Amino acid sequence: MCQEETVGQLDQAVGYVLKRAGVALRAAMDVALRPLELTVPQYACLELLGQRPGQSNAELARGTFVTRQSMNQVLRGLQERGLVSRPATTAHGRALPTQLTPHGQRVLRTASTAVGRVQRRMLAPLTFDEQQRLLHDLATCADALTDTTPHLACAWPSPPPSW
Amino acid sequence: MCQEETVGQLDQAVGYVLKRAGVALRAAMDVALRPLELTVPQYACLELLGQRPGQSNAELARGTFVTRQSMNQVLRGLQERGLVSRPATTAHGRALPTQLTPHGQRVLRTASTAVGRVQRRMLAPLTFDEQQRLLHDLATCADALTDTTPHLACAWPSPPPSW
DNA sequence: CGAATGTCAGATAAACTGATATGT
DNA sequence: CACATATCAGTTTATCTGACATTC
Repeated sequence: MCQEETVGQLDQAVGYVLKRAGVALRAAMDVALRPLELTVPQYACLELLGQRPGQSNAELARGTFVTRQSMNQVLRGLQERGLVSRPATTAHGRALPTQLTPHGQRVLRTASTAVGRVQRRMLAPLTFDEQQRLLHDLATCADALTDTTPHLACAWPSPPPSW
Repeated sequence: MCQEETVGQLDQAVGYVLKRAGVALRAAMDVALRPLELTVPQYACLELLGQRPGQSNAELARGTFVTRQSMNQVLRGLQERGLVSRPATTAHGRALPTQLTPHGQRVLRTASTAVGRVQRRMLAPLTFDEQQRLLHDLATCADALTDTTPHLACAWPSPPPSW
């Protein structure tokens, strides 16, 4: 009723439900990735590289909604473990294109399977159509907020092309 | 096709979309709450207390999906600023029922309005029915994961009664 | 120059685990 | 005793901001 004034009942609040779902997914992913000694941000980076090889640190940062500095740390960790490689220098520009190493590709495949299981478990109660609708509507909401929050609108200048 | 093996395209991954929506909402809430000098966890605690006054630290922790220790810090901050109050002792048991102070109630009203604006902005592209469906399906997914992740199933023994 | 990038350094926020004490 | 609670202390993780050099 007085939706104009407050957020209403908690279980009707987007924030509450989003937080709940996020925490549950994050925890389940932690469990699934622990055997591989991968953190969720590390996995996200590998996944991104698997789908779009050769991305620079800055591009990866935008793709996972964190700062360059944060992604830099993630990359350093992955590089030390030999999961990704980057040229020390480049002929043109400053961007250093990152690649999965063969070992990185193997780890990614395992991780991706494990995470896939988690995601399917999460979506299991919904029909395929309901799943599609959920993902679509969620993306729409994210867009709506991003477009109407000034400081966010310019935070990710060029949203990753094909997404 | 090989959905049995990987998570598929990123923009079709629950995790990706959830992260994206979560980051966008969190950032927008930060902006909305900054004038009130409230963090998101602090706001969440106030909101919970507004709807279910007298909850103990442990209950609030369960209600916001964090540990007692984390909630304890939040409560200490809110208490120092005079937004909530708790008896120093109790006649029976250890649980200290927390209450919003009059000032806390005023701050919560303002915060709730600001956050409500953010949430409505986020949901604006969807019809009312679509919003309801989104919230419902999201909750269903969270339940599915929580039920099937052993360590999570027991993390929140008694899910907050009415939710 | 301005803009994007990479990276170093330090700071912070928000969560965690572990341990201890109290109360039923 | 088992169990839930409160709370102290230390730690970790994932962020962030600031600064500076490099390259177009």
